[in-house]
Amino acid sequence: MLSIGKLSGLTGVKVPTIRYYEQIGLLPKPERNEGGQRIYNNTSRERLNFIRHARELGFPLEDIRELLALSDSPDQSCDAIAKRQLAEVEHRLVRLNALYKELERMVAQCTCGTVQTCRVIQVLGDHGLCVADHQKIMSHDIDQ
Amino acid sequence: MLSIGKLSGLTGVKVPTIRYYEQIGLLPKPERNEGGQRIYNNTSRERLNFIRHARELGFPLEDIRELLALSDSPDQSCDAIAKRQLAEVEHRLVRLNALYKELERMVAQCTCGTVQTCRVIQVLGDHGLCVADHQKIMSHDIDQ
DNA sequence: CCTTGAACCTCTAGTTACTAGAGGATGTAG
DNA sequence: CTACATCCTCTAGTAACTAGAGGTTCAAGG
Repeated sequence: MLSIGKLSGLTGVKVPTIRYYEQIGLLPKPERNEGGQRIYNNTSRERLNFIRHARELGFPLEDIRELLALSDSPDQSCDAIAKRQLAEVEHRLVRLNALYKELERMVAQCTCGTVQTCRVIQVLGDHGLCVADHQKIMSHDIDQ
Repeated sequence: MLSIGKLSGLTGVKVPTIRYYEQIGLLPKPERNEGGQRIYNNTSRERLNFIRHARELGFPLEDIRELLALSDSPDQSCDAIAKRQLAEVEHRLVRLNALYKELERMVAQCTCGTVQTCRVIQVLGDHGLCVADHQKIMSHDIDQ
């Protein structure tokens, strides 16, 4: 019922991206018409919508693949991923706010056209704003 | 004073990534010792810390390059850059806040722990939860 | 019915921001 | 002075697209 272009328009996912998702097996291979063009239905649309939303929330494709698999056979816990993402987003919000305030201050200060003191680096470089010990996340891999 | 490995350990940025940042000109070329190995100081460390935090906030390297330039020459006329970055950061904050709320709702609805009653897929697939009109963002580019 | 142009097809290559590995030189601890 | 960790350069691989070439199919107007 839906051409790839229509599907793209309805979901906001670009045409080449849809084909890419098919290629990597995130979307099932759709049927084709006489001329070999892809035809989609509402199921594909829902699935693609889900993928788009999840991507916007910062889920990597592998997590999405996992969630889709889970929804296909729902017997496992799956909110752990969402919780992890929630913590991550919260973490980002804190630091983005700090940078925002510093930029705001700079803009307010430099109406004359120059910036006297720029503390952008300090604001983000400051270890006090590190939420957690990054050693735990970015661990132990020195070189190779 | 600092070997690349020490710098890596202190900042949480992997050794090959540090070399990569140098290669693309985000970090200045450091001095070398007799044997040709890189030696760093605390300035490099601050700069690298800044880069790491900004990257974690999702800034592309080109924006970071601009922010670094801003802090390098605070006497230049650069409020235009600061203002543009401010707008960018503001936009990010708005979006991130929206995503945060959506995730929060997801997690709240998903305390059961199993997909049977977990609505992650539905919540994300639901069109009613679109943050904004995606047509405006993901616009008009059908194919090429 | 025929043309024309938009939308489709496959395939390859480019992008960003890394990451991994080969193959070899250097630095340091016992 | 010998191991062996860490360093060096270089090339190639990864994720998640994006762009382009070169060609086919569909649908609207004449």
